[in-house]
Amino acid sequence: MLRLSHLTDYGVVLLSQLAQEAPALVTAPGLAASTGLPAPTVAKLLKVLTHAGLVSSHRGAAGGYTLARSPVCISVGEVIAAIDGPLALTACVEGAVEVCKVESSCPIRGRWSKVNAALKHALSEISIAELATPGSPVHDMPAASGVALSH
Amino acid sequence: MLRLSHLTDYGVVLLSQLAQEAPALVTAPGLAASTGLPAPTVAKLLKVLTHAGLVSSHRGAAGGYTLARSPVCISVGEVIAAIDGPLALTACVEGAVEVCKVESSCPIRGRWSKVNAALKHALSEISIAELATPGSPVHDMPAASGVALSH
DNA sequence: TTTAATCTGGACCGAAGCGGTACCCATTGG
DNA sequence: CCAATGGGTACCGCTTCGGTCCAGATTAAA
Repeated sequence: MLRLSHLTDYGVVLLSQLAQEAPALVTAPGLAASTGLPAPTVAKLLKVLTHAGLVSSHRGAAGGYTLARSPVCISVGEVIAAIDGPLALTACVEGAVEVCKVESSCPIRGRWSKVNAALKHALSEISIAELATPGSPVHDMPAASGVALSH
Repeated sequence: MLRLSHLTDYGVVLLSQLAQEAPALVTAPGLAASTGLPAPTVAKLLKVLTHAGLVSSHRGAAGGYTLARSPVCISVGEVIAAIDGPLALTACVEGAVEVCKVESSCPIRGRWSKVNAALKHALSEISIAELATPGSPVHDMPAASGVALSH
């Protein structure tokens, strides 16, 4: 349903939590406790986020995790790309190495990239800080009429 | 990977094809032939699109399908919503009837809706007509630096 | 009136991706 | 030297999705 995976959702939650506890060093079990997420999953996610350069890890006995940069400089798009993989709506847009069987007759060919670019732009303009700051408007935008539909 | 389902992709292709053949009445097998997509799938999709009010159906011997409105008035977001379901990135945003176990400790609570709204807006501004018009720039936007990453 | 073409609705099945878990190794401070 | 912590990998079950098929309803044409 054009929904991101649970993992990505959790990833953003973790980063937000790290942002709130910054600049403290937090352990994986600690984060699991403060967010309420299952510990093994948290550990797995932190590895991925470390690999993507979004959090810094400190190994050893008194180790833990910290944000790699200011939360203002981490966009939601980056997190999605780090966990869910590169943001590509259709197979046509990404590496494009794979052949599209119906490419010759496809009436829109490479034009998905326009949609893709719009999405990337929208996601790159929202930072983790905006999602994490407490005290900001919490209410959902009222039904945000525009695209929402039945089903 | 934040990728939409094949069905949705096909749906946009079908609408684009219908737009190009407008205002002719096209049969389901006809569309399957002109797009190169499997016939049963095309039939299934057309039912859904009809239900969503995006295409008009004419039953009977000389029946077929047509676009319900001008392709300029059909946004990509609508198509996605019709096929993939309502556009909601996380479970927190939609009906919200279901309970989020970690809601109390979740550091971002209802704030996903901001991202959601941004996406909806971006998708509602691109029409089928823009994807279907032949002769427009076909080349992918050059790597659209911004969010794209490894993986 | 008969016939054939077409849409309508629902059920079904196989495959693939994802979420979750467990295990063992590397590193480092006490 | 030891214990605590991160790092990496492999595995398994489940849900969801893509694709197919069939029987019924509708309508233009012969």
